[in-house]
Amino acid sequence: MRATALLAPTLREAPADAEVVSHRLLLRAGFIRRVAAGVYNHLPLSMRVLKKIEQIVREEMDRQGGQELLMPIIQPAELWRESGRWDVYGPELFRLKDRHDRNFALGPTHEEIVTTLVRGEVNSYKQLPLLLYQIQNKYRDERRPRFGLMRGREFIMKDLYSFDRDEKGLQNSYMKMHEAYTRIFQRCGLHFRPVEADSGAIGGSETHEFMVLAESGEASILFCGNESCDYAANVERAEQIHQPRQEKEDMNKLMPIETPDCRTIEEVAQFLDVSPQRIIKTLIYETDTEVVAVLVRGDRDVNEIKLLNTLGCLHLDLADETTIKKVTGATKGFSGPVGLKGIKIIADLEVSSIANAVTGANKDQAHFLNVNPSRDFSIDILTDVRMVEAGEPCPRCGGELKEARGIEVGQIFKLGDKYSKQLGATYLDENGRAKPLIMGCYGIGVTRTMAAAIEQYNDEDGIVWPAAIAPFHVVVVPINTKNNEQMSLAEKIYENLTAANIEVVLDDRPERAGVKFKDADLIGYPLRVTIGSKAVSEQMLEVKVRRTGEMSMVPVEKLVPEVQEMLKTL
RNA sequence: CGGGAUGUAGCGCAGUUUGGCUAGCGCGCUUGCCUUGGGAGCAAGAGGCCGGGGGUUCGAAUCCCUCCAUCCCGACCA
Repeated sequence: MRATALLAPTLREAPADAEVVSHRLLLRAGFIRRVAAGVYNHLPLSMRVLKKIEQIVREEMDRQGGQELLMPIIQPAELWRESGRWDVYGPELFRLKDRHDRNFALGPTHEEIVTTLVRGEVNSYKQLPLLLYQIQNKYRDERRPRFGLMRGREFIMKDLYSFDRDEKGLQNSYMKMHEAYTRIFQRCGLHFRPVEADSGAIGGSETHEFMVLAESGEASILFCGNESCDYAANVERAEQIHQPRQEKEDMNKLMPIETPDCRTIEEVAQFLDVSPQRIIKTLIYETDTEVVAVLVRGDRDVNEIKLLNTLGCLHLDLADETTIKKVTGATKGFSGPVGLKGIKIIADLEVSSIANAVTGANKDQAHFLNVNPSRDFSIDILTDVRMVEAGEPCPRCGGELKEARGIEVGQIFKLGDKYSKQLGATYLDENGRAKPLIMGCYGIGVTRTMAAAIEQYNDEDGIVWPAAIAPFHVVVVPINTKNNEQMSLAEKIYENLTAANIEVVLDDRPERAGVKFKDADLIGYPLRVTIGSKAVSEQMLEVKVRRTGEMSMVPVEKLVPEVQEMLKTL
């Protein structure tokens, strides 16, 4: 490819509305252009990277026995009604009507379509297991698209669905995908980590997310610092180990106390001179169906995902002032479990072992001292509902948990029979009995993986692509395009590299060297071959490694093997 | 969806407070000369419904109303 023919419009300055580094660099380096919020044009450089990622994904899916197909983006509402998700999915589902006023959705995922397909075509256990996948545009009307490709409304995703006869088969398919994902992200040259995750609204038992580690990641993950332990989990999911208190403390007499204007844990702790660990924080939550009180230790935060799962509801919100007043009788900041009537009390495990605690008194400007669980109030549900923090013990081995940030680029789910039952997708076993197919689903965000790679690999000059997913391997830069000797040498090298199946850009633009160097760094070609006057006179080429800045001099005739060698390490 | 902000040339911005004459600057773009190892220099150009609509006014990029778009924080997120 010649740079004069390549549509790669680089920008010296990034558009002001680009915030995260991958977004800025994708715009500046001429990979993408915005069309609408969360919707982008992918220019040739971007397209090449996406194709490379897709190809790696494809090869690894095929290796595990996956079969590629293509399912529609436009899906009839009937299918979504049948699965029940037309109503449940909410405003995130892009909806449209055709000229006959029939409802359709733009697919955010394809469980309905694929399950229906298999329902019609698969009847026997002899046809199982079946692994079907596609690489397709997906649509989610995000409330707040942001961060460029990281959270778009239109994006490319690989989704595979597994169909097995039983849990054992599903486990097998799940392990296959776990392995495939590990290989995929390794081959992409990314630092990543599979973590235990919450299965969310999609349901199902077991699920892992594959996180590319990057400071800018939206997800917070905890992992065991112990070398031999591979526990890692999304904070949403990370379990606590509850260690009940060793020493017994005598229970003192319950005592009300005036606490003027002490509404936050901090204010109460300071005013009463007690540590936040001795305070029981009481939060009033509202679900679709009820109002509940949630108790955690003063220095802890409620994990709303765990709470959601505990309550088995779909939505959850902190109650507003009016509701708080109604259920507790006091304003916000003075809620407590003592004497609280009519609503369910859910307490975190730790709460049960706080003795002589401080809580709100359900009366304005007042708290209680010496509150003791079970003596002074009863707990309806005692379970793990709090956020686990770095520094706490690992639930597997007791080692110390460490924290990192990650970008979720893939997730694998065990779905079980959730969709097959709902949609009536069954097979006949050896005894001629109809059984629901046992399903799993497995996604990889292709566009997001590209953005994540940039988040992980960039410097002040631009993108630093891992060679496996770089849009091109090498850029050949003649310093002076008017110098015929330099140009013909550059042409020759361009041809030699191309003939060896190396992807090359010849920067034949009549620009000054500085401009071409800046663009080369910005676009992130793993290798740069510079051709100046010395290259011509001495037949020695300067090869620069983008990642390290390292330069080496290579004789013209050895360039191809040398480049091939270097690419293997990048 | 709640809070905040911004919309002026392809990109980055000034001008808006205090209405005024031909709407500016840098980068980029076009042509020519010159230059050629880290975003050179000189010269000449092209490029604007000042986000849309409505209003106030002799006069609106500037004031008022309204709609739209975009970004940030939060909530949300198979």
